[in-house]
Formats: sequence, structure tokens, C-alpha cells
Amino acid sequence: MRILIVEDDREAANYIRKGLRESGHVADHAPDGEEGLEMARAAEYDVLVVDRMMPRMDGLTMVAALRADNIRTPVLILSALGEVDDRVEGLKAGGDDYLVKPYAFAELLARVEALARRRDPDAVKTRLVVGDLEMDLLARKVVRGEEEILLQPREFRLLEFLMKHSGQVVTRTMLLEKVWDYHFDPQTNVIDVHISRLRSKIDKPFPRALLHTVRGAGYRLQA
Amino acid sequence: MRILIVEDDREAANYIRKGLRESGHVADHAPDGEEGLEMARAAEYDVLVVDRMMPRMDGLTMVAALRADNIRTPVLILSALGEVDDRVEGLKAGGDDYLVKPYAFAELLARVEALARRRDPDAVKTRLVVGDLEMDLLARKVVRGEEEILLQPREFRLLEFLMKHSGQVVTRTMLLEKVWDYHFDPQTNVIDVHISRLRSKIDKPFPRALLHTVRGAGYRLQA
DNA sequence: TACCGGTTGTAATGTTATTGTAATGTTTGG
DNA sequence: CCAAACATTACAATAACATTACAACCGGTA
Repeated sequence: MRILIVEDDREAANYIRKGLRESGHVADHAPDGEEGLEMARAAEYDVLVVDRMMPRMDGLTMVAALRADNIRTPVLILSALGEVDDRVEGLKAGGDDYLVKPYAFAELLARVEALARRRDPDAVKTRLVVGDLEMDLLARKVVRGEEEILLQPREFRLLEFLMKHSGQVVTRTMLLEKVWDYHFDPQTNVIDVHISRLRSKIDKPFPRALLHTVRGAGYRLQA
Repeated sequence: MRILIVEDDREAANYIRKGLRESGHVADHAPDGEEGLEMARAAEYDVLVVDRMMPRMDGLTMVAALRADNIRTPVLILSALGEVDDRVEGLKAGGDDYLVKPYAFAELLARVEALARRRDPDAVKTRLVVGDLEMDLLARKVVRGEEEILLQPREFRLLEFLMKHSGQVVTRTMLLEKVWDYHFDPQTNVIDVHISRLRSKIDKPFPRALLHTVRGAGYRLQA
């Protein structure tokens, strides 16, 4: 995803930029509203992250100018002002979402991705990687090392969910909800069985296991 | 975290409720604005999730009434209406955030947690630190210095509780209630045994102990 | 309709890890 | 120096998880 950060505080800008890059996005930076406006006009960005208060041209003016030009790129406005009227102003100027400083980076990321998804649902990740295990969601293929691995549909969904949460423990309840669409406890060992089948394909033939049991909690996929 | 869902569609409400619970929150449900208002007044919630369109009393009216009462609990408004003016209306009525249907549950969760975090940054902690001892609740991992420490489920809960109350003395009764869910004295030495096991893992291999006995009172975890 | 191959859930059985108990040892404060 | 409080150890019961085999199901096809 291509993101433009319009922010005069260089340190803050670098912080956001670094985080976005780590999450696999491409982030450019403009130090004020005028430059931001120019760059947003010229290049195709998926989302703009715009600081409200800046020298030369403030964020709201910039966004309003952009909208006047009929450019509809989603905009997330950053601001230290959190009062209702300030946020209303932000939205009226053409912002799509509004984030009050100080914020956690995870929240900024979530909102940026939400904005991008709203406009282009396919901009979401299409390839997942954990260690030497790779999943291509479009081709519906799974490869570990050089070996292609054939999975059943349910096994595929299970692995997809585990890969999307790699490094974290995934509970049985989460799996039932997200992989089986059960909203109750089936009182059976479906999960155990499918984990076992998945292991026999993705771990058994290889020297190092990726799928670990976390007793009393769930499972964790990790290199 | 305590969350109140005000939503007339029972199915939607249950869905949200279950998901929030899975993520470790407590969620109540009110089927319309009037009941929601009453519950929000009576109990202490960290966040309200309010549907905009409901019978009897709609979401915006309810939120406005709440604000008129000077109750400042953060509110996330759910709505099928996504136009700027509709969102502006939502914020003016006293909403803190606005989510357009249809939405992914993950996004709702992220926003609810963001709202709670804004008001109380410690409410949603996912990582605990005491001295050089660290616990990652999502990954369910414990590290001291450079060493990863493997804990049993009960040991994990025990340490989690101690870390959440680090610096304070934690009594045996508290531990029985919060770590064992015992509401009586089992007349055994379960606690002693588990404290001992925990020490052998988190303190024994290291030069400075973190877990201290407070004779006659309980234990205290401190750097 | 009956058959078939492939997929998925269930149930039975086997395996291992975790936990509480109890016995015994050690420290502490009066 | 005694008693109470706490610490440690070993062990057996049990709960959690893994594996295997099989039966139900589903869509397609003769």
C-alpha cells in the first residue's frame, strides 16, 4: 500500500514511516501542506495521513483543496485537538477519519488499513509468510521450503488463520469462530483432529516444527 | 474491560458479545435505547457500543441524554449511514467514534480498545514488565533478561497476577480467588508449592530475586 | 436412484503434561 | 529453642492433547 504522510514534525513522521514500512507498506513524506498537496495530486496514494497543524498550509486547508480538485483519496487526520467541534471540522473539510494525539501506533495502522480497505477491498495482503512456510491466498497454494503442500479447504482456512496471527497464541474458541463459524462449543475434538492433520502435512516432513501447542491456552505458529 | 452493547438486533448483539468475551472483556447487552440508558447510568462501563437505529429510543438520543447527565463514558456508534453529515451528527450527539456497517469484527474490537485506552491506558495492556522480567500476554511468553522461561498454565496465571500487582503485597486469599477461582480455603499448601515452582524458574537461575515472601501476609513481586 | 471419490466430523484409544496432595525439611520470630 | 510459617520434593490422579479409524455427508455422474 502507498501512503503519504504530511507532517511537519520530522521525528513523528519518521516514526510513522518506519512503522508503516515494517508492516509492508510504502510511505512517503511531505513536510507541509503545500508540498503534501502537490505530492497527493501527482502520485497515486492509497491513503493520506495528514497532520492538522502545520506551517505554510494547515492540514484542513490542504484536504479541502484536494477535495475541491475532486481527488478522493481517503484521508486520516492527526490532531492534538480532540473536542467534538474540532473533529466535526476535520470531517467537514473532507477527512475520512480522525485520530487524536497521542495515539498508539497500532491504532494508526489499523485505521489506515481500514480506510484503504474501504476503498479497495483487494488491497489486503495476498501472501503470508512464516519462516520458510508461505501461503498464496490468490492461488490458494502453500509451500514450505521447496515443497508444495496440498491442503484441504478446512485445513487451508485453519493455516491461514494461524499465519495471520503468527507469534500469538490462538485459542480454541477463536478457531471455532473464525475457521468453523461455530458460535458455540461443539463438545468434540474437531480442532485437535484438524491440527493433527495439518501438522502431518506442514511439520512432520520437515526438521523444525512451526506449529506449537501451548497447553491450557491454544496453539501458536512460529518460526 | 466492561462493555455495554446497545443494539436491537439480537443476533448482531450476540456476535459482538461473544467476540469481545473471547478477547477477555466483559460485555452486557441492552435491546434498546431506553434500557441502554438505564444500564449505562447504573453500572460502570469502560465503553458503550451503540447502534444508531433502534426502536423506542434511537442511539443518538440515548447518547445525548447520557451526556446531558454528565456521563462521559466513551461511545462507539454503529450505523448503516456513512455520509459525512451523518457522521458529524453522530459526533455532535456525543459519540467518540463512528463505525459504518457492515464492518469486520476485528475493526470493532480495535476501536473499542482504542477508546478504552484513550481514557485509561492501562486497561488494555498486553505486555507486563517488572525489572528485567517481561510477559507477553498475546504470545503467552515470559522472558527474563535474554532467557525465555517456560511456564505451566497455572504458573503463568500466578505470575500474571503477581506482575499486575507488582510492588504490592498479594495475599494468599487473593491468589486463591484470582488464580485458582477457589472461594474457600482448600486447607492445603497449593500456593506454597506453586510459588516454589515459579521461583525455581524465574528467580533461581538469576542473581537477584524478584519474588519476595512477606511473612504473615503473602508475597510481593518487585525489582 | 444408486454409486463414487473426496472431504469432514465423531468417537475410541493412546499418550503426555500438569496439578494437587502429602510427607518432610528449613527458616524465622518470639 | 520451640512453634508457626514457609519451602521443597516426589508421586499419583487427572485433565489436556494426539492419533487413528471409521462413518456421514456432499456434489457429480451414470
